[in-house]
Amino acid sequence: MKFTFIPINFESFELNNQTYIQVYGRNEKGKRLCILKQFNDWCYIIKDIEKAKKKLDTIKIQEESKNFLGKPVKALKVYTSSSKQTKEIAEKFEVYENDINIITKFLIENKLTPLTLWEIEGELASNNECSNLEVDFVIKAEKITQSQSDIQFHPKFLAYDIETNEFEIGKGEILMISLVGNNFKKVLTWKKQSKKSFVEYFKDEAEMLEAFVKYIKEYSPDFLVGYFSDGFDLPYLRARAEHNKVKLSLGLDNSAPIFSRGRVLSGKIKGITHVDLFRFIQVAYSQYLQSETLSLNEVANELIGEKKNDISHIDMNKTEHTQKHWEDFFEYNLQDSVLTYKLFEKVWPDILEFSRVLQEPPYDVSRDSMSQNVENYILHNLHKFNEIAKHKASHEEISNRIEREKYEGAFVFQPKPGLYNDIAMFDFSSMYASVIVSYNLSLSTLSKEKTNIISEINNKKVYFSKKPGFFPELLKQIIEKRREFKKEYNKNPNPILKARSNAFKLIANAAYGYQGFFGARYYCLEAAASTAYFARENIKSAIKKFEQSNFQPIYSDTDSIAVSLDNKSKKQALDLLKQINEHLPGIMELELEDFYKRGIWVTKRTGEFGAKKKYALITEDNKLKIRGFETVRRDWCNLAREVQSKILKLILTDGNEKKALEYIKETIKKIKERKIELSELVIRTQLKKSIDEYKANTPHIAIARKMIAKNIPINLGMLIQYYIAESDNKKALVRDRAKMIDESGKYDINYYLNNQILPAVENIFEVFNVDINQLIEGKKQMKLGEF
DNA sequence: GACTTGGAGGTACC
DNA sequence: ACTGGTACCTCCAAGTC
Repeated sequence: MKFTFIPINFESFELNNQTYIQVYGRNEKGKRLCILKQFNDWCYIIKDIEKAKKKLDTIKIQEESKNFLGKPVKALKVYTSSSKQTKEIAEKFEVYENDINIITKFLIENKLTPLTLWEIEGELASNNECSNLEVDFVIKAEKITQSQSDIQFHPKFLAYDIETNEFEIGKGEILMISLVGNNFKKVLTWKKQSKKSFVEYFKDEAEMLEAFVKYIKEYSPDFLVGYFSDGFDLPYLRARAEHNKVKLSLGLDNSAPIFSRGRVLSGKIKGITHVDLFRFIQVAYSQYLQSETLSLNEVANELIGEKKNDISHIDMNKTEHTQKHWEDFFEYNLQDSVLTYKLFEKVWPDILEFSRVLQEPPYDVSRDSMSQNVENYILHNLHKFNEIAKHKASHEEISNRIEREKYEGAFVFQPKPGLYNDIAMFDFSSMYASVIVSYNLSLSTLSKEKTNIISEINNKKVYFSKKPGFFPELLKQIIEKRREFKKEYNKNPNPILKARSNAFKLIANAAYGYQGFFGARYYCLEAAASTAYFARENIKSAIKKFEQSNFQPIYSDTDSIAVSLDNKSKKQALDLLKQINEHLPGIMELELEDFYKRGIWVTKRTGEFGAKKKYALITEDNKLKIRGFETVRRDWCNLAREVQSKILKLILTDGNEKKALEYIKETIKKIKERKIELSELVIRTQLKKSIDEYKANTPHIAIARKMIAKNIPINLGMLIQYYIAESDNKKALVRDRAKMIDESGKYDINYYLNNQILPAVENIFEVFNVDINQLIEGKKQMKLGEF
């Protein structure tokens, strides 16, 4: 019989020394299928293959002509019936590709891509063979092939969120659980009855947990989606289920979630893809988000324009709540799932396309790091080059790589402080990726012989062969595909094409970091260092060309160049750009980023030189682009950030400092008169490691300690909030004056003037030879008075 | 005791 | 441990005069 379906979820298991792959998915009619396929694992041997041939006892061995790191090798492909058998062979021989995930291998071997249509030949399993699986059909597959046709796929997904009375897993109880799907909204609780139709009341926590399982089974989602659910919701549910002796049988075989330990926990449910949206957003989105934290509230606000409900009026520590409080709490809990649901809808095209482009299951794609994504892309495409995959690095190799010296990175131009008019900004498109491709930089092309691709690392020459290596070739294809899909998207804008082009772009951008990453299979320090080297050479030579044509360079960082147009036309600049491009090597390309009406560069706070990585620009239609300034730094108080951004805007709009000066005078007055709201003065600093690992005793550590003393939960990665208050002790350090935001106190006028406002604006006014210090009757004068 | 210096720490740029 | 290097800036503590 023949079947077609969309594969979503993958499992492997071993039975009687045979590996089986289980693929869960849906057919066009929405029926849920489980495909069962026997799978023979494999590994390669390339050393002493004749000897190995004699000693090996396995199901199938074949001799193959392969490549390893670009060089031809005779290899034995050794098929085994199970991963266990592969492991036994790996103990006796030096083998390759035994360290690739079994599901990845299954997909590679059969040239299959998740979340695309598959064609299956096989038989329906009888009832007693699959009575424990909650799917419509189980199919024992003989043959699986990738279908040539494409169908629209809309998965069923369900968002969930829990509320507890203790943050620490296992300590408290789950008060309520919300579930949101398509036309489906529920809050389950055992705490309080409610008149709200979506709230369902149970007599205790155990019954609520049972109902949670029941509702998920009834809804039958392909994806169960949470936000921070790998680290919180799912483990908490497991802990409470255990405590209440309830079986959390969420899996389609009624198994409980399984947690795998990596850097962080990952929660896996058999047959259903559990997605922790936080993790995907962290990897694929955070770089492009404005949000200062990746909290559900901020991310949802930025991506879908909706916020969490505000329940700050409820005192969580109070044991008795009014009915109104509970009702608000239910709404709040529901809203979190609503946001998660909508966020998944928004992000789904990206997960889908990541999965298709990387050819990895959505469960993995939603959790893998960018370096893992690059590596998966390589592994799935190595067959195009007939390559055997290199080993993962051993612990020893990794520690050696970590200890190695750093190499020289990007070139940053030393700007001359000042206000500039009429600026053209150029940048190299995907610079590092295009350097890798154009100069053929990779592990397999690193050459011991002298060639004419020569870079320099610490005064030592390094050579790369001219014969295209698989890594640069793959990257070239990635860049080409990116361009192709971007073009297609511009012709026919839709979220899928956008996501596809974006997926290729992200992989291309991570390729350079991958070769310099100590955990990479294809780690190559020389390639990474040479990429930076050739990038420096090219940007410096481009800067020189602008200079020679009388375009004064203002600034440059890594892959961008800002020049002053002076009296020259935009056309002249674009003509020069064209000329520069004609002489660039390979696929390298310099593009116009934009023209700007004005821009400002300032000095460093110490020294008279221009500060790098700090500038502000304004476009012809008055849009600001602010880089590096305190305005964009979350560890400065809002007041300083807002004042600075306002001042930059006034100066860049008008071209002079007059209005800005008025504005700063007003602000200083307000601070002195204590007219500033405390919320504007709060400083937020992240706790980057556990509290006792800190050597330095900084304000945010002092506050974190204070919080611990007051039993306020602290966790890694959280933002510690505080303000600086006045103190009687004139010599008190900043950390001694730091107070939690709900601690009573008067804000320290001098601190906010001298340590927040002044540093944020001083250098900007310095460009106009205005000394802002004179406006502030600062510490110095006060101290003179004391003597 | 005032001032300088360097490390720790955090966050941004690309 | 889960891409890379470059850069700015604050706060604190130790050292210098």
